[in-house]
Amino acid sequence: MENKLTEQEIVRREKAQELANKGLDPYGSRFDRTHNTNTFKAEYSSFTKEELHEMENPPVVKLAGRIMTKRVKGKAGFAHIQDQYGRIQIYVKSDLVGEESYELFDKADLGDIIGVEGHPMITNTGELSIKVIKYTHLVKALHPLPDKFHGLVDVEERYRRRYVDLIMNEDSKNTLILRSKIISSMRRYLDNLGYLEVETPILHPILGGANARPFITHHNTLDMPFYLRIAPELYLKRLIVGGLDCVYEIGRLFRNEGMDPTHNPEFTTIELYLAYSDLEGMMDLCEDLICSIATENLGTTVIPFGEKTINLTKGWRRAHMVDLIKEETGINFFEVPDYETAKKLALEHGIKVEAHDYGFGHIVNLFFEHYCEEKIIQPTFVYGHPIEVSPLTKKDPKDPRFTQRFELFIDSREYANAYTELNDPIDQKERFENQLKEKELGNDEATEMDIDFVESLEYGMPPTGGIGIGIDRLVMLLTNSQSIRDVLLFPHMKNRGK
RNA sequence: GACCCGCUAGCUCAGUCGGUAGAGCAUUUGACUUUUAAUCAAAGGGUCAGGCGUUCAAGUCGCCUGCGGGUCACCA
Repeated sequence: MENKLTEQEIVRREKAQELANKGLDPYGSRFDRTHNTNTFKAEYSSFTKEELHEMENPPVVKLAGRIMTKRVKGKAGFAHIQDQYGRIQIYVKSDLVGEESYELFDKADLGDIIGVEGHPMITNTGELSIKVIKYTHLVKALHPLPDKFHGLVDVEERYRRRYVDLIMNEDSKNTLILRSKIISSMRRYLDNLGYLEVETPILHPILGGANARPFITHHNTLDMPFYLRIAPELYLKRLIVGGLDCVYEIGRLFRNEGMDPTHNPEFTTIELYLAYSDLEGMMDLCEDLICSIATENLGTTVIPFGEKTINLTKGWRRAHMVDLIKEETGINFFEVPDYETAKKLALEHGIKVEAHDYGFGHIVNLFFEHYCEEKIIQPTFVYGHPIEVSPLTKKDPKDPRFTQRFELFIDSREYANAYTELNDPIDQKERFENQLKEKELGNDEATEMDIDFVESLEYGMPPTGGIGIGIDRLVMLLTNSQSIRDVLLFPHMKNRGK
């Protein structure tokens, strides 16, 4: 399998062997650090060169990291070592570490991992550094690092070898660290409000909670097929029936569909349910949650995104889908009387109507997608989705053709989807039946009947608001990333041919 | 799935009209005890993604395949 080794790789293997011959483990052992680059800089950056130089008992620090640059000048040299937090320069002098250790430093390659013990110092050029008194070679890197100046640029390699990307590209590292911090902020926000984080099954016997093509797998002992979940919704609502009044789940969903800069086959969402709330409650929560996360992690709610500036400051527009269509086309669907009239309008506007688009609401939805989505840049809650495309949502009591649902759009993309939850078991059963009808008409993403879920509603589910937020897209927005792959540690790639 | 673009040394990139493959970093050897893209001198390193074709001659032109990126379609 392994290709022929390059000259550099052979040399490094020989160097590893030389270390072993000296009794040094080329893949060394525990090294107790007193500082990392961050705590070291925090502790010593306020000192002057003279203060550090003239200390009678200079402090002794121990740090470890990967050699990223190296400048040897005869019997002394400099290097930068890098840990999770950044880089620090080390100054290694033969007089101080001894000739044997100095030779180890001299032979060390970029990419090797070392530990140093020494004193804080400031160089003639003013850089806070470590004057090494004890040098420990920890790990030999057999493979050379990319160009120290240009880093790893090739997109394919950055995704396939994310570890190299993390070593070489600070932007990638910062983005992926920020992802963790954003999710952590989200948990903290909800935990402070008393929400309970729960875990529901990922293997689902019945497809439900969203419209999407699933991954299908098989359990041997039960000898039955399972779907990887496309949404956790129906399980979380069972918990609301069960009396857990405010729950959320952060986790992976799986949809067997196309991949592009905003879609990955597995992606992360948060779904959240709050008993005795409703759609407006979810709008308020969503706005406050995202603003809090932005403020906590970026210090602002006005953020750059590609060529645009997105203003997340609270007070987002709330608009009915029908009103937005009217703004763009002049058509007022509140006054369109029936399906036939709506369909005629669609055909006049060159909108393709499929066999399973059999209802008035399907047409309304097609108009929205065709004319409105791309126009929405700043955060907008679009509410009032048609009943046909919202099988789990409570009807609008004033106009039962529409539901109490919203989607949050920013820069033409959907970020969140929320409902006043449908808690009428008889209505819910009919909605499922309509989904089955769509399936027969060729909508292979229609949901399946979940009779156990209907029965749970028969026990009584409190009036409830629920919301799902796409975390990958939110992280993209807050890190100004243009591809979902930039916010995934290990994006999926096709196997390389031989 | 369709179309467009890309693939040259470990990495980043040049490569003109089709005429024996280039640089910087990295590597090796030598010099250098405060450098920082260290510097100076010398050297080694290539299945030009893979294949087929056109041609006296292909990194370069054509076709096929692979992988990647983008756009569209799909994904409410």
